[in-house]
Amino acid sequence: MAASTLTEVARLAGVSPATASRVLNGSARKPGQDIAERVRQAADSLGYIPNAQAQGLAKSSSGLIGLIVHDIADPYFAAIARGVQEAAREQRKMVLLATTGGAPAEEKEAVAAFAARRADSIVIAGSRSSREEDQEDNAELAAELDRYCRNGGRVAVVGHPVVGATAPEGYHVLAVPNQELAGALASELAAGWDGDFVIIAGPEGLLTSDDRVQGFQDGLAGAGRAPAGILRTQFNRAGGYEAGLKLAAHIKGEGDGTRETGRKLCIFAVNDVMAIGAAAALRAEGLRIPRDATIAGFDDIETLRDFRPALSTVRLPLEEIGRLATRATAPAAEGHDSDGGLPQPITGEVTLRRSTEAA
Amino acid sequence: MAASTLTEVARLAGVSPATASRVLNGSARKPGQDIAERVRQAADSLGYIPNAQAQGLAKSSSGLIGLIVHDIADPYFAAIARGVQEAAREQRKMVLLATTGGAPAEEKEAVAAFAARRADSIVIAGSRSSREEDQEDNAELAAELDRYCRNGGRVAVVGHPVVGATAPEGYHVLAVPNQELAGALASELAAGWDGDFVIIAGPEGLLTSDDRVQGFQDGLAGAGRAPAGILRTQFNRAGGYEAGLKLAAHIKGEGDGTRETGRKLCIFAVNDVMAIGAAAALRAEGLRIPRDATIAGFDDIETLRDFRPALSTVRLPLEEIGRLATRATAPAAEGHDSDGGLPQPITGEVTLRRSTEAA
DNA sequence: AGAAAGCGGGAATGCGCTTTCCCAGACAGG
DNA sequence: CCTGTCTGGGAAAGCGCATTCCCGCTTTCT
Repeated sequence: MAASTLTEVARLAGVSPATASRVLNGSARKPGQDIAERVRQAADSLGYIPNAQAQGLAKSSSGLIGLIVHDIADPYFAAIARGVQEAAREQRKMVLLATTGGAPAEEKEAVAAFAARRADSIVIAGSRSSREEDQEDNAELAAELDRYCRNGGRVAVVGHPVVGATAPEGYHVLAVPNQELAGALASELAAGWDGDFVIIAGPEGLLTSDDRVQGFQDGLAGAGRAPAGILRTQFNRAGGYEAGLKLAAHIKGEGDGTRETGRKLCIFAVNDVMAIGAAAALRAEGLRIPRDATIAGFDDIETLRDFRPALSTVRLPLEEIGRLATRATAPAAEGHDSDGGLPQPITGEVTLRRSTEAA
Repeated sequence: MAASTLTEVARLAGVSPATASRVLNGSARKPGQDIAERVRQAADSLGYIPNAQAQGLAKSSSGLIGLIVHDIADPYFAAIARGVQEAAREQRKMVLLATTGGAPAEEKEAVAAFAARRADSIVIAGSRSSREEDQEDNAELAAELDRYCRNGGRVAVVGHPVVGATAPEGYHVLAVPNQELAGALASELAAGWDGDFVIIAGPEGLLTSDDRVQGFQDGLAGAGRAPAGILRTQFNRAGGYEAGLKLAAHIKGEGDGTRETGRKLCIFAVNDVMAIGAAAALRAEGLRIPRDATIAGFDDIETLRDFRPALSTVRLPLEEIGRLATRATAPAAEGHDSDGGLPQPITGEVTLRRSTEAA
């Protein structure tokens, strides 16, 4: 037994499909009371559920919002996803999820898939890459996005614009002040620490990571401090752990034979998850935080707030970011300003906690 | 400029739409080499993207998998979602996300929305409720699911079957041995602790919580121990924290004037997030784990593994659960056994760590 | 060599719904 | 009383694609 159709409902109610459509699925023209009632009864006596595909085809709009993340299980993206979901609900739309692991090629495919489904808008939450080897894929991604926009789609990307995307109508970038905040973190840290700094960064070319590194170095420079050493690794817990191991060796003075004794370090991991990984490694090596090393992260992931020692970090309104990005793609939101179009201002907050309290 | 259509491609290639369709979107009949090539060239010179809505309408199948969770930012659901996402990719489908906060009424709406979009299958990850006030909504949910299945939809629910859902074709339940595992945890805990036990549970009627509570009590009984006291609260970190506060008072002997001195406790929180909340509360009250109280959770949430003291818990293969549930809805997976249909066996593992090492 | 079978391609129909366009009747004004 | 303007309902034309027929052609078997 197939689902019942509008036509069946119409027949049962003794009206034309046109009329049935008008009463059941909001139209400008409102049929008379009596008729409306008859149709409505027929509809739910049949358990009628409109076929969204057909509706979409006819109206050419689907009520879908595409969301692109690296990994939905990463708490950073999960938090953003929650915001997106909320905003989607406000707009009475559903969200289509795509996880890409951050590969521009996969992101391009996701955009194409969203376009195929005629998603009304697309939110790209993943961080951009400017690496040499991603150049080509990025260009294709940009082209795909352009095409999508030109066909009336709206897209919002959080963080950086997609490399090479020329911005036609409906292309929004939600800037996240990674650099400024990292700078602010650095200066606050510098105020309470006069030893060396070291940064655990993601792979070069990962824009989010690069920004935070750059901002941190700037902040250090502003405080009259020497630039921090940089350890590049994966942008996840495993990377943080690995880097932590190396740093532990360094701190314990095993790093190179030249030093007799290790040196304390203030570590800045470009995101919380990496910071936690690094902290775990240090602990595994018998070092204590903040006694032997202090450490700070970035994002203020909710699930990690109970971590001990409490992690210094930069609070980012992740959920809000998801919400704003999604709202930016809502047709109504266009009202602001067609030109200029000042982007919503995202702000974060340096949050110093126990992990960076020098003993 | 609207997206180009199959007809346009066909015209450019000088063939009929039928032929173009056959070469571009996998069909049984394969047109000749030369023609195929011409069509393909025309297609990407036009940047043709098939309209999935139209395809869906024509084939009546959408390539969509609906996923229902309580909250995508909850690491438990995020982990499952990752598994679902993976399996979806295997099946070359996309996942539609719906978050419901656990309310049966919302879940019903989500199912209806998925049905409207003609989702090929639905995975329900949220825990079921058997509360009095949800009775009615549950019935409606069940009705909605039934209808969906009868129209050829396939659904998988993890944990418990939806209350009152009669199982027609295509209704799968992925059983999670919450009770057994909680029992196993209890007996292992009982082996190393001879004091009192207390359970921090979710609201009554939350089946997942109830199962774990029941299992734990059974395990205790099996070990010849008195049943644990039960503290009901919200099924999240806040609830855990609140309960933790109460327990702290109890342990410190402030609970009631009758006791001179507090008593140590072995706490079982029905999920990791609650356990972390409780632990945070105890610490805030100046108590130490495992010195003043030991504590165990359930789920073995990945992000929480670096928590100190390391949390004893029961490892659940969350990602695998998502994967299996999704695969269970794949048409091919029906092959197993139409009758009986032995459900995939999910297994967990009691994982004792530092948080329950009695001093 | 003639007929039957096979094969590659096109015309046409329909999936379920929205939306324009049209039409009959109601009503008001001249 | 006739004409002009509304108003509410129906007929029909797509939306973009898959698919069933159907047709003319080349093969293969007797």
